[in-house]
Amino acid sequence: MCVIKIEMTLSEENYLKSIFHLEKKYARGVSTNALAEEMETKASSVTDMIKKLSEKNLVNYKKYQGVKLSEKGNSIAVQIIRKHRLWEYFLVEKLDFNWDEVHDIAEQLEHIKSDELISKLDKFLEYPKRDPHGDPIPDAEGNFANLEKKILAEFNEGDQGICVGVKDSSAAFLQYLDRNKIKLGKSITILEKEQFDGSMILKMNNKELTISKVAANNIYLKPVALD
Amino acid sequence: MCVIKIEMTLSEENYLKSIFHLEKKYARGVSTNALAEEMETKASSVTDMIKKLSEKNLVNYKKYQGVKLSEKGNSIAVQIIRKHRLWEYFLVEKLDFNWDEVHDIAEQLEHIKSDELISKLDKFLEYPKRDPHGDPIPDAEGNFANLEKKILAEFNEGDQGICVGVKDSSAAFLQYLDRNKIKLGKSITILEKEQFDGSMILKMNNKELTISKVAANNIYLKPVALD
DNA sequence: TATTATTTTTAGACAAATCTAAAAATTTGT
DNA sequence: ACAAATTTTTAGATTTGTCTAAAAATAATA
Repeated sequence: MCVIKIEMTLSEENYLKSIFHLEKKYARGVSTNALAEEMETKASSVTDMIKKLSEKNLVNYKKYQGVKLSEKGNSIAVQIIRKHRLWEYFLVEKLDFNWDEVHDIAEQLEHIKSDELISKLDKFLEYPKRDPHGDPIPDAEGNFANLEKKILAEFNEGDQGICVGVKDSSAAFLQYLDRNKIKLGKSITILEKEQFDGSMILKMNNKELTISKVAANNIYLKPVALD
Repeated sequence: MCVIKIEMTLSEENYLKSIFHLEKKYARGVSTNALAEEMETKASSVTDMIKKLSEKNLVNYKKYQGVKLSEKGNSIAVQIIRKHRLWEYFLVEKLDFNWDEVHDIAEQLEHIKSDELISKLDKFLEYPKRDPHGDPIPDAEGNFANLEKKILAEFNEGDQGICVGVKDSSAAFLQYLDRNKIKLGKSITILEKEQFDGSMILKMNNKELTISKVAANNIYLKPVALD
């Protein structure tokens, strides 16, 4: 059980979080440029910060080879993500924010330093398993409960599923979903899939709805077995 | 209606808040040294920051003359105090923290930037009027509802009052109050007042309790008219 | 493979907030 | 009122995180 508390600056925390997210896409190491783009900064700044994180053994780094999180770095990143998602849940469920409004505020709240706070917030919220966008909230030990989910665009005609998450959490996309009454938990059946452009005709709320391939690529469904 | 948003750093906000609190004590201007002590920093650092705040017209400053908040500076300070106290209320009432544990966390939360967040938090908490230590929470316009209150040490034998606040909010004092079952809202009658050392014998919860002058100087009561 | 293009790192500079040490202004005490 | 003590300010340095511009390493291409 590692109880060593490491002093982290806001900037360091944000770097770790970005590396964590980019590792999903670049499993063999996150490049300086990719990180610079994600952090909206310059490559030279990234190199500087990576050196610092490497000094602290939070990332594994060899010049020109990209970075990966160390075990310690990973667990810090996961705790930041836990905080972010718990706060998002709080903002939507308790303070009545819409799901497209919470990201920037949670981005600030995730850096508040207090383990007790997060543990009490978690309890107050009754240990939610996923945030308002369907992303899993890791528990205090850093374990993600991973729900079975597939991208809507990969479903076929006749398939059915429950909307469980979104890939794109931008306000624009979330507002598009709101306008079309697509919410987490909704049951969706694929009526038709257009080969030409990948658009889909869905049945939801007993109504038909056509969505583009772009949209379908950003919605996660949990498949429902039809027997 | 002033809707100009001023970019404030964490440090600037903390200085404004400290100046606000010290103005209560030093009405004719807060000295560099007093501010340095409050901020736990050096006088030279204070001078630098005061210049910066003065540039931004948040304080009125003439060399060697101490500082006062400008109207703008005052209203920013009040909003920070509003945030601090609302978060303290949240931590105690919703997350079940004890009143001696919330200060440091609220100190961080008070710097989260989002008017919408505070307005929704206020609503969620049902517009509380005072924080867990009895200090008034200013409303969105910055108005403090000021409750009638007097220091317990100034009461005389036979007087009665309701505990409405504490002057010293240190964990040590709050824990002392907890141990002696002194809470906000409790009715207290002064049975005896020792001239020699200013200690008092009180009746509370139908029991007798002796407290020192030091303690009595840090408890606020709202006087109850006895007829 | 040699050359070009791209990526990454280094070197040097800057702004914010702090510090120490010394100078300047103000206040105090006799 | 004048010297001593105190307070406040200035000057110059440091740290953190960033930047630009140039050099170095790697990757792509003819």
